[in-house]
Amino acid sequence: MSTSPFARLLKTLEARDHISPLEAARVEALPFRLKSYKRNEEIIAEGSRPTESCLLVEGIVGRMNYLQDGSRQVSAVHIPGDFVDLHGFLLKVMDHGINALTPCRVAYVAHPHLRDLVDAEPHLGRMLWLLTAIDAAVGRAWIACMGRRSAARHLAHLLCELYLRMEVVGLAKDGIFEFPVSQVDISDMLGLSPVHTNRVLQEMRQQGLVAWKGRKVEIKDFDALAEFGEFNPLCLNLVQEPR
Amino acid sequence: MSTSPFARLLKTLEARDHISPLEAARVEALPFRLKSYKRNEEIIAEGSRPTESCLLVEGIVGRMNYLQDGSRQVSAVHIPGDFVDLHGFLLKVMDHGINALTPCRVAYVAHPHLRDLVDAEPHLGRMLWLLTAIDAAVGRAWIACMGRRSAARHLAHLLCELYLRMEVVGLAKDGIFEFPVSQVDISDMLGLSPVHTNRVLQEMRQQGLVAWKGRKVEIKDFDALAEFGEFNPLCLNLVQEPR
DNA sequence: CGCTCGTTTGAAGCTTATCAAAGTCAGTGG
DNA sequence: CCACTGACTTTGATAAGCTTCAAACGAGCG
Repeated sequence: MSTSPFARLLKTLEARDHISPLEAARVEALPFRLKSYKRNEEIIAEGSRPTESCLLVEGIVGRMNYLQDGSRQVSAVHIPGDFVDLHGFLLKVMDHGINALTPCRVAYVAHPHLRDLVDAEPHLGRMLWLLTAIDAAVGRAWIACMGRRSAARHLAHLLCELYLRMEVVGLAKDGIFEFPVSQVDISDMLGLSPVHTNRVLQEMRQQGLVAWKGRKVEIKDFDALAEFGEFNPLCLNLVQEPR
Repeated sequence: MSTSPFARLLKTLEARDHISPLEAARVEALPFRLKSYKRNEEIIAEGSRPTESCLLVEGIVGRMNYLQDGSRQVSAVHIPGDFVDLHGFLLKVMDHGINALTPCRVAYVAHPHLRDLVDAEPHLGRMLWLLTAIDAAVGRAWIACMGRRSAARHLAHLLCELYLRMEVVGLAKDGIFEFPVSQVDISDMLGLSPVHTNRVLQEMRQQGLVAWKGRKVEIKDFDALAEFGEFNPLCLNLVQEPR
């Protein structure tokens, strides 16, 4: 079992295209520094200009959009293996924050090293570009959920998405994955009030669509949940193809 | 006045970083084929595997997510100069459709030519990557609007975003731009019912935040509208920086 | 044991959806 | 030139989904 901070990133890449041993070695050779965060700690601040991109090694993080009335919206969720702030070296200034939703471990890679990597290995460059494109595709699926689906279907969709992503990096199996975030955090992902989120969740538990007790989410019948949430796995691009 | 289909794309790029004459020439030299579409015509179908990426030359297009109940959600709006389906050569299969919201002209560029371009000109490659990253950033802003803002603020935000983007490519000036889409289309962008969209629009007209009659949107006081919609121009990355 | 954080419950109110129909306007054919 | 057509906007009435406020409950922890 590899303990490299890049192990899960490589799994994420390999789920979309073959990665040669040389390419994998190039990734593994990236210099990095590790850092840990407590739950609810800010990892990258809105308005900052990062000089490193952060790769999530352990834990769950969210992209946080803060509003003037004090409320907030999570605009993306990231899991281990996600290059959370990969595009930071293109976008320069953060228009949102990155927060630890659970205790986290993060590997920082300086932008110049990323730049060198994509220059030296064009295929890896395209694969990293692909990762940002997939993030965007997931975002569009979220928009469809927020605009046109009921709260329950939206939640179902989110759980299906997370399950498949977790499975790719070895963090989900047999319909079960750890997702130790509070219902308040969920409500900020769905754009709902905590009270309504709680009620929707109870209803889905009653209907047997999910069992969610404490840290663990259990999906008894993935197909049923996907059907209910109209989840289309296409947006995750989980097919090995030459890219 | 250039009539090249790439003229507005170059403006879009130059708003974010300096583009050398050589780079511009490389873009202008891309082989393409032009095609026109009528309003509401489908440009790229959900589930298809495009072998070309489409650059919007004229008109307005939307990314369409269709739901099982027959409703639909627009997950992104594109204006002339946008490389609508740039990431198509990475994502392979469309998980959503692209529709003409007004009569359109589109330039198709075959993926191999794009591939050659980004291989030969790494800086241009990064700039195209940047464009897809900006699309994603705009998508995240939409998510924040849908989740946590009122319908009126959401609409204000959308109009501010469109105004600035149009301005960059020379299609907006003095607070005015053409946006000849129906209120039904707007409601599919905002995730609202047409009836509610109409009422919100009337209210905003009454308050003097926008004058929208027929094809033309007029923003009398951009700062006031941006303040009301909590619009943060940061997500558009409209700053020339080395990328 | 009491404290703190998170979940759950209840009740009232507001935003937005839905259904149905009328009004408006540009374009078309008689 | 006028009536007709079809697409879009506007209005009204009612209902549903979700929010808000407030408080109780429960589990883990010092």
